[in-house]
Amino acid sequence: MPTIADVAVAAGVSKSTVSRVLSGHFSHIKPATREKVMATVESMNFRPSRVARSLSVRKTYTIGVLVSDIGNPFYADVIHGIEDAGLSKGYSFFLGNTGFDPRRGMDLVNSLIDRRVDGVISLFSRASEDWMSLLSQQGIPASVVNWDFSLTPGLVSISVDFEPGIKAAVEHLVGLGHKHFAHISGPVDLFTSRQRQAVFLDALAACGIPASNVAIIEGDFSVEGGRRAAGELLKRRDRPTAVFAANDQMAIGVMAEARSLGLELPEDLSVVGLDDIWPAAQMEPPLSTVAMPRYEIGFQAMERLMELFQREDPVSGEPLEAQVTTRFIQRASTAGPSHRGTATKR
Amino acid sequence: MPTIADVAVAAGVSKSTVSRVLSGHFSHIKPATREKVMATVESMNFRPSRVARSLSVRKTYTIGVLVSDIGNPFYADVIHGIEDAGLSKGYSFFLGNTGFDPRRGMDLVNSLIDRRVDGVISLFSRASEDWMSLLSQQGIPASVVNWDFSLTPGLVSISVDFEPGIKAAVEHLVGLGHKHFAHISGPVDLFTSRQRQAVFLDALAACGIPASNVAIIEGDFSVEGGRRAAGELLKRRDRPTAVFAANDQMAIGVMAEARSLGLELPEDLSVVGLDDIWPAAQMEPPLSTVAMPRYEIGFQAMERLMELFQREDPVSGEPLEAQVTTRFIQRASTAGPSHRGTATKR
DNA sequence: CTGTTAGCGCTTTCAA
DNA sequence: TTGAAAGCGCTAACAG
Repeated sequence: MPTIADVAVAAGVSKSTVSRVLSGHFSHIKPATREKVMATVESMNFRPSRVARSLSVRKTYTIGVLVSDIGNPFYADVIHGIEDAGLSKGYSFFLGNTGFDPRRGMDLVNSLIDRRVDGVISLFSRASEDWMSLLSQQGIPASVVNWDFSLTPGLVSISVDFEPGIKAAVEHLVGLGHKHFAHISGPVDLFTSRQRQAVFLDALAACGIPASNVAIIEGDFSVEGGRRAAGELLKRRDRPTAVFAANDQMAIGVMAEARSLGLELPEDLSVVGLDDIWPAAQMEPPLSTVAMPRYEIGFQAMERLMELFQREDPVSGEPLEAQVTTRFIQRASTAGPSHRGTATKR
Repeated sequence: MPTIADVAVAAGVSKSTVSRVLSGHFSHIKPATREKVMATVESMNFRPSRVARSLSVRKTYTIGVLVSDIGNPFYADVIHGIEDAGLSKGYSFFLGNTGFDPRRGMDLVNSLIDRRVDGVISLFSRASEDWMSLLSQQGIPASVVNWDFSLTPGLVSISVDFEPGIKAAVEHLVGLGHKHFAHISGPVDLFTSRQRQAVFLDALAACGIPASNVAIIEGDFSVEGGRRAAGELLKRRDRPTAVFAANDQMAIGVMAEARSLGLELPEDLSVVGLDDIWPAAQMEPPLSTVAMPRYEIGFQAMERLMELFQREDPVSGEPLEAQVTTRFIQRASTAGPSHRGTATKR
């Protein structure tokens, strides 16, 4: 593999000159030599090493992207947003699957530090505060989504406003005549789980439904978890007629479990999810859900992060914030409670 | 951020010594100094720069992973396999979404080259031969899955044996009494699409079903594509009673379209997919499908690639090959053709 | 407009 | 058992 030196001799100029035309600093380069250099670069099929360049300029143009489970299609759209914002600026992305495992996350964070990524984007991955402090300690900015810890400098925080979407969902359900609700939350140690639950309860209260009318059970954001939670929920004497799951995967699990318990959907049970991942629309009945602006989240996370890079000292100064919102998408998994569905099992 | 030199002076030794203990070459280091160095490394919270190291040893321990669309949960499992094989060996992964766009793929490949990845894993992404030749030209080994081009040196090829899974699916369908089949293929310019189709047709032929009894239509591996294809297919006078889609996403699209056309599933139409992505099991009815060993594919791809790295000259010598197989998973989207379903629209 | 020179942070002979 | 020194491939003053 040729180096810049090879190109230099081949073109009969110095390394610096080659470097200059390569990095677009040809403000003061004689067109003729510029052409000559470019020609030999072409002919030698030369591609400058970004690792050498990284070492020299102390910037790698790489970003670490941490997700809990890339199998959740939610992340796919977020990643598209990230790529669209960063690829054209020359960034590449390291993907890390934490698998909800703090230890694995720690290892990943360390490897990202070793690789001197310019920044990291952490997406709802149960980011222990440890990771973040490790990063800021090493002077690496990060972009986090729905984060509850104190916003330290060098952080960009994207917050999701769940209110509009969840409120609309609740009003829809209440308007349909539902009175007995249930919520399957995400892991309670995740801030975003507590947040979703609180907004749901508030919206319900605003509609005159007391918290005593809503059963709450903790899930884990997985289909299986939703299924288990539903199993527990639907066996109760006072079975709810509507359930709101903290994400679509759990909602999908709820539908499966309800069906295997012999319930008709949506007559016997209305279910709404959150995320609007693509499988939601393909369920039978199609799942009503609170849509997240997935692409936007990714795009913003990356954009703001790059904005941070512009600052003289990225890891100090005000943290950057951005807000995105949600909306309810009504599909067919919600309907009025049937006479048979109110309080007894069929 | 401290450098190895800082550590050296702090520990009162030379850079070389620090380097040696850091890289585990303490075969000939006095235990005392070793301890001392490790202690100061700890206390300074020093993490050696992998980019500097990469430049020095001419190996980056990074792999580029190219997928067509990370939104397909299929890739998630493959990526888990890749990570499990490579993470512990110190590799990190650059993710690239080609989005089925050859031009974008080309850009990604070039950026991977610039970053001097040690290898790339290309997963069914409509890898134009161009990419591969570019890579091999630059001396970068690659791992490809279901590749039809001549196996050039420096390549590891994972081939999927579709025969067992598809054959079982076909026998199941034929056993159920189906006579009119349809196939929704992937993009025909993809080798794997042609392969799946051929195996399907062969299996059918082996069961005495002539190709004239099977309608074939080209899809694009997306839900929407499956839907469109089904729309066309199901309007025909001679409507098939069973359709085999080349992947689960298209099969899911088929189910949706069939339903919106007023057909009952599986009574009026049996559908089987391929991949066994998680949403398949959550459909109503649950989708029968030909399962791919997704995790295994990723694991093998990475393992073999590392095996290639061991060779004196990775980009020459015999290409490495590995084979994985498929199996049929019967769920509820397949049933015998009903009297009403044979040849007329309801 | 272009070349010289000194790094960037680590590894690795070669000597001692 | 350890240190000195020369790179790895590129960039960036500083001269000229």
